[in-house]
Amino acid sequence: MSTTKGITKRNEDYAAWYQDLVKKADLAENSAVRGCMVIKPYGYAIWEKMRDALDRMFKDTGHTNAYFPLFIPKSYLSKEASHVEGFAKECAVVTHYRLKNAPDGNGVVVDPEAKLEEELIVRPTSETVIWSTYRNWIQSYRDLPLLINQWANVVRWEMRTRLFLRTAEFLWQEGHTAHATAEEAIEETLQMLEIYAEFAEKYMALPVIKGVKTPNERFAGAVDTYCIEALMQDGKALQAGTSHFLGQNFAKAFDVKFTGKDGKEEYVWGTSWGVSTRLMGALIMAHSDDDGLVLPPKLAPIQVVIVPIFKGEEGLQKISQVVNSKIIPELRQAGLTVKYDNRDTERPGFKFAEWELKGVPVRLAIGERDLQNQTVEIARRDTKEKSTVPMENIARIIKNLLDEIQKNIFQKALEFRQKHTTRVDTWKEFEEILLQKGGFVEAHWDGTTQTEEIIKEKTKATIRCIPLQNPQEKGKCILTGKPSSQRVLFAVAY
RNA sequence: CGGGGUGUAGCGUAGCCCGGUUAUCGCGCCUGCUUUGGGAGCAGGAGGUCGCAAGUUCAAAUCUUGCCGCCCCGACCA
Repeated sequence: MSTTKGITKRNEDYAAWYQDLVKKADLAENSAVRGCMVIKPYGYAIWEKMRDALDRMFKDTGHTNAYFPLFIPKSYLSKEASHVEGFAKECAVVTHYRLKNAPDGNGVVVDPEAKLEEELIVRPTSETVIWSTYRNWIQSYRDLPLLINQWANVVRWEMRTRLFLRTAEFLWQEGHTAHATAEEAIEETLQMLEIYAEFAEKYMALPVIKGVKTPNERFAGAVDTYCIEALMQDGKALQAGTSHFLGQNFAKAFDVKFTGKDGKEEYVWGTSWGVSTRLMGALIMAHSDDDGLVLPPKLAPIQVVIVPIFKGEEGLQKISQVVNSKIIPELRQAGLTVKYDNRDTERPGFKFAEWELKGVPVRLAIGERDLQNQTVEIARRDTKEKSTVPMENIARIIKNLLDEIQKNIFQKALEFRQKHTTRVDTWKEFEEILLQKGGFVEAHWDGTTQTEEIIKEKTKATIRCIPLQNPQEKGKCILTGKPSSQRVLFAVAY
């Protein structure tokens, strides 16, 4: 298998390419516990940028953060019937609270004396603990709406895991809101979907399709599940975020009622919404290439790296003088994150390759020649183009370039998605497109779960969503030929 | 959990079929010198329970059995 920089080529083995990238770019690695990962500083820095941007958007729409416990009494989970069914199979369970020295002197064993009266589950999501708490917080319409978010880790004991895309433990954000009316809760659900879409497109440069899930793909316990769906470079779809209208399901399960203005008691209406470290996977797979990561400037921990080209210690000092006194202050002043790679242990070519691997959007190289001409060499990661520009106004030039890169990678991803979205009207075409081209397939569906299941069995493709504002159009289901009123979006998904 | 693949130094590997000195090579690492506008060169050096366990044998990286990890495909899922 051929590689550049030790990375498998994308078109030879996409899965291997992805893994190589995660490891070589220092984003994450596998841990001693199967299915769990260590998020390394560089990977975590990207996540922090995502988190900060999202957190700001949540706060701007009136949400506040809180923290609910990791452990959930086992009995809570079973209060909402479809919720248990959805999560029971992948829960980690705490049964004991103490260890003791092994009788044979070899290490420690679980102390059978220390069995928990009620077993605890490690949260796979927090609806149950949160709604059991909301019960005490909500009495009157004056207590509503309750708009809370939490940043937390959750555990879902998955059989097959992949770094970032699916891990047993992952980091995420889960919003849980309570409202007096269904309309308001639905509005909240859609608002958060909108925020996710905006975040994906503006920050991640990732075009997404907003839609609603079919009953089959709905969150366990929700009335409606909305989602944003993105397309990866291998033609597979990835659910990048979900927002659920919970109706009164959890309010009823946990007996959360409020008294309205009219003095009548009613169950509250709920929503929940989340995005996870899976977004890291989406980010990587959407933009990167055979040379490594390509990061959108708005999420890059380092936006500009400066590489000095020098001979001898004196040469480095001469360049550093200019870089430290003029270039870096100017760039920082402009609000840019800058890294000056003045290591004298690596050569320039090595540094170029390394920072490309890490996806830094813009690289400046400055050598003796530039000092004389008052110029810098500027290289962009997305297109690999290089040019020499005057040192004067460098901050403005880079700022503009970063904006352009942000737009360009979005545009590229959008064009890719457009090219890989196909309308089909026959079963034969449907199968062929999925097999040969991949991507999203717009096709008619008769609206039944049964048909959806058969299609999945035959092609591995699932209905990713029914797009919002989907044009209504009479047609026939590609599988059964039954009448259909609209096309839905199919794809093989992560 | 089912099918397939794989496990030898931090990483990638040769050796295994056909058992036999001190386990091969490359990258990386350390020291020194020379280098520095696209992954440097030379010289020297360090680094190994051959995934784990049991068995066969005078002798096991190599053969047998069991177990474990990882990767891919399936069922499940964000």
